[in-house]
Amino acid sequence: MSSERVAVRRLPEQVADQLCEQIVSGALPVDTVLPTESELCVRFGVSRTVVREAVRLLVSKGLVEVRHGSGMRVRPQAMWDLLDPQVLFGRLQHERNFDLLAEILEVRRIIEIEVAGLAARRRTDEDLVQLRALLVAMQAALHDADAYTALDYEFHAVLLCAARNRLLIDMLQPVAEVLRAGRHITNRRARSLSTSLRGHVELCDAVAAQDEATARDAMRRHIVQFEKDIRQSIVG
Amino acid sequence: MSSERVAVRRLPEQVADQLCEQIVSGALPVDTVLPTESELCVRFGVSRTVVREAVRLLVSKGLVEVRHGSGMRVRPQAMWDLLDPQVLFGRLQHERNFDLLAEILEVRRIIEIEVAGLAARRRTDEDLVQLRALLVAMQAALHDADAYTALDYEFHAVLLCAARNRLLIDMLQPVAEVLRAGRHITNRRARSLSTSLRGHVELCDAVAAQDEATARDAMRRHIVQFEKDIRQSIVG
DNA sequence: TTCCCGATAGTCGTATGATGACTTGATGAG
DNA sequence: CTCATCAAGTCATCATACGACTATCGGGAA
Repeated sequence: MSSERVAVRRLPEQVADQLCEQIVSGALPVDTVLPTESELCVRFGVSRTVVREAVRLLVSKGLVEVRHGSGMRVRPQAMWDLLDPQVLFGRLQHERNFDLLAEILEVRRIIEIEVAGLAARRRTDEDLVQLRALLVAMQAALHDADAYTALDYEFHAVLLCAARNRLLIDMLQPVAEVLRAGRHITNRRARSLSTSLRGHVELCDAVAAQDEATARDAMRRHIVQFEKDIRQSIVG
Repeated sequence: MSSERVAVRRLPEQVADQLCEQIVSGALPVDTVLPTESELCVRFGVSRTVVREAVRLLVSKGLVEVRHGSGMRVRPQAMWDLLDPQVLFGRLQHERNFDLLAEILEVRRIIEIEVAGLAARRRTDEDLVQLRALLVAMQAALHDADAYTALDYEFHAVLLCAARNRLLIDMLQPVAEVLRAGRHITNRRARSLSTSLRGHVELCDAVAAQDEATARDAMRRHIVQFEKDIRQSIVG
């Protein structure tokens, strides 16, 4: 038999991944009627149980619509759940969609600036300890873009927690996941690394001083810089 | 035969609803091992197919964790997907959780203020026509709290669209759904209706003038008033 | 012709039983 | 006491069957 790697990832998820990819990439255009369940069974070599669970996953992402008696069809893009990381990342990748990138950056700006303010107001001493430890680590990782990027990501995660609002965390998560890849790109350039670190220090100081306005301002500058970097990275 | 209304809502959803309710309400505490699939089958009088799909729904909400060979257990609350309306609404209802309400209001405040600014910047003439039409309808519905509430909701929806950011729409949606119920409560009091209408008019004027700062300010005042109302409604 | 209605085939929804894979806890040897 | 092995319990997947719903097509009536 084939020594196929069968599975931490369950079959329905694998099938859903492939279908999701095909839909988001446009291989299955909007309004396309999907093959019937039985046909998908033979195409993917799985049982109907698996196909059905896969389809449910697609439905939960808003990608397809299932109608009893009729069939399954690809829903218009406006219905897709942009908060699903796979959908978001896929759309960003396949369409040359700079508008979407702009939207992502905008959301990030809106929320994270407020997060900085809230964190400044609500941070505990423990939060501060964590942030400062991360700054030290970042300082030490100035020569290692990947390590720095990981720490950078964690810095923002800690800050998000310090804002003490679970909803904000959940909302920002998919966006953050996408931006992580972006940070990976911009941080590759050593110059922006030290600039970035300086921004984080300012931010941390403001949070330490519980100065909301300054914290928000620091975050705003930090984000503007990031957006400039990422736009440059993409264009150039 | 019984004229039981059997069915737009599929069986898996019905079962998931009940289990979700039990989990969120605390009837099935965190870390509880759920009954086995077979047992749930007899308990709900459905097949394993249905039970399995129901469980998948719960998994997608982050409520339960399924481990192959072991069993299914209720995950800690921190893992629950607060962006799922059912979970959000349920938690709000069952725990006497004023912190969560505060978080919801906070998120709404953060996002919708920005939305007002963006809408002022990006609104089209068509957006404006819709908003003004809604204002007229609201004026006419000042005596009908329910009708007014529906129009109120739509006003904010149109404004959200005018901000031209799909991600923002998706993010705010679950929160908005919850707040809709809240608006239903606060708007029952005639006094707050005319106050509310005045706020909407100011907001609409600022958007019409494409005055971002004023739009944000108007939205802020509107929201603060709403929060005051809802807190009063709950306490008193 | 046009419209309505019933038949029919196609598709999804649900039920059922069987088999494989994984986990856990007990058993027994060292 | 430790550790390997085994057995029972549970989820994962498969295969098949039947019920419910929809859309389409064709025939009959206005």
